[in-house]
Amino acid sequence: MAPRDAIRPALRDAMMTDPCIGCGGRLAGLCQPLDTSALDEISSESERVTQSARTVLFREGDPAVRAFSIGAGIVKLSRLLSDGKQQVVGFRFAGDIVGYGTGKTYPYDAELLTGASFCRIERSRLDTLLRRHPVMERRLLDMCLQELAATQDQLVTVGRRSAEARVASFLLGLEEAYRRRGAVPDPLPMPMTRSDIGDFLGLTLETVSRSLSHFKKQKWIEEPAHQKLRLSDRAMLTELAEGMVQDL
Amino acid sequence: MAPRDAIRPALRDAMMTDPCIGCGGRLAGLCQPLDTSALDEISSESERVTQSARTVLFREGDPAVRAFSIGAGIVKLSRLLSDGKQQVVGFRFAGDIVGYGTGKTYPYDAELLTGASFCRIERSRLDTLLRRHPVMERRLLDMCLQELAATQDQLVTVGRRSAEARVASFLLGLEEAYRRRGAVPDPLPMPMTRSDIGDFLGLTLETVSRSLSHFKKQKWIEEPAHQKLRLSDRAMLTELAEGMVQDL
DNA sequence: CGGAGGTTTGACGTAGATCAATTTGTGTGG
DNA sequence: CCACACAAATTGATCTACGTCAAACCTCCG
Repeated sequence: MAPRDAIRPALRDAMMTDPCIGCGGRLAGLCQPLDTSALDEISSESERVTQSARTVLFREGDPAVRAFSIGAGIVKLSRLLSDGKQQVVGFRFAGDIVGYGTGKTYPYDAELLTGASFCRIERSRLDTLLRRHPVMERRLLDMCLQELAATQDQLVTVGRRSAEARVASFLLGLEEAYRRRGAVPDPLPMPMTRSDIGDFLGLTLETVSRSLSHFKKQKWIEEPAHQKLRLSDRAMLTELAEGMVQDL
Repeated sequence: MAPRDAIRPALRDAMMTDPCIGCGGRLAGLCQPLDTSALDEISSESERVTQSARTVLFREGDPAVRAFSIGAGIVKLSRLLSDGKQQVVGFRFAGDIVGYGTGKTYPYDAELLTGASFCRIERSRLDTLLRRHPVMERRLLDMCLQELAATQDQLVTVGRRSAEARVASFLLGLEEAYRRRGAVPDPLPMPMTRSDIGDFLGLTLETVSRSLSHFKKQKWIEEPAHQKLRLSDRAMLTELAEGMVQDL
């Protein structure tokens, strides 16, 4: 399955970094409930970074010294099994926090699927901030609880649904992810490969491809361009995802 | 799959409830880091309850008005799909919190697998307590992060491993759960049915049964009594779980 | 324009689901 | 206390959804 990409030439890309100021810069999702003095404090503690697609933020097992708050872009979180198979544990979008946990090391790889900008902050500094601003900690707790619920959903999908139901569920979930952070772009950008999707859903890339082909043939979806997607028959996809119908 | 048990006669069992006083009574896991004055406050806010096996704490969709802190016993968390299949989202043990989340309603059923005692507290009161005691909130965040990591693990197991690997992984995980809260009882109590296990692992009860039979035949485990389990060859089970070996 | 990584499609094999029959264990009522 | 009824577990015989292997085909980028 999707072999660990051997240090791709992506590093050629510029990596910009500067102090984390202004709007989107300030640990986006986390800081919503904060007042301006606190925001200033945070700006000085974190730095804003922009990196290009395919960059690896960190690898499973690396010492978890910093956390990332996504300003824009999509991040893939995945774990590698000893037999080379990969499980994608989730995708993260603007507003999400990546790399903050209890363990001493990161429990998964984090890789950019698109160019992305985000805030980077030392774990220890973030912990201090959290101690100083309980509202912020509260917000983090809520985000964590939501993430937990989403992961449990995913468990249901992977554990009990048919291949096509999983794919339909993924498509709807992708749209939902965009919806939750504002407007849904019309052709939905879908930067993940079939292999990424398969590894997320517990399927092979071939099965994902077959399902998508089938959906296209039935006009339930369109792919107006590469990595662009339009859900033409949401109702049908929903029924499929729920397992109310096997095919037709 | 495991049909929703139609209001079983389990309600005959006595349900004892009295103010939540003393040691284990006080929202066990959550309150570890608290001082005694805070503990007193909490005792008055929550009540201690003991109930028998098979009792349902709440159902998916019920308004999430209270949370539960397990003092002793095992709780099964599961979601029911529209087609009648069930996915067990996790098992919870002494020290865990059940039923606290962001949603207005519970996202899963919670059912006792054993007789259990726990503390019950109104969600709104718990929220107040958390606001008043940041250490407590911090503790809850940590518990939530751990739970998230565990659920992601489970996703890997269900998504990418063979049937026997999943079962082996479950057995080791069960033991680990006991280990984390103190001593591991020698014959491990395993109150869940094959169906529960299957629904947890994304397998049928038959497949679980076959795997366990195979393990017994190979002397990797023993069942000295019904619902009692001994892991005789942990090393082998570990290799199996990791997928380093398919059979032998 | 060439080459690599991604995608599609087909033919075939298999792990695990499904269906079914039997055994074992357990709470209930006479 | 025993026997009955019912739930859980085991085991076997099939069936099938999806994985595996393989061969084109696209599409982007250098």
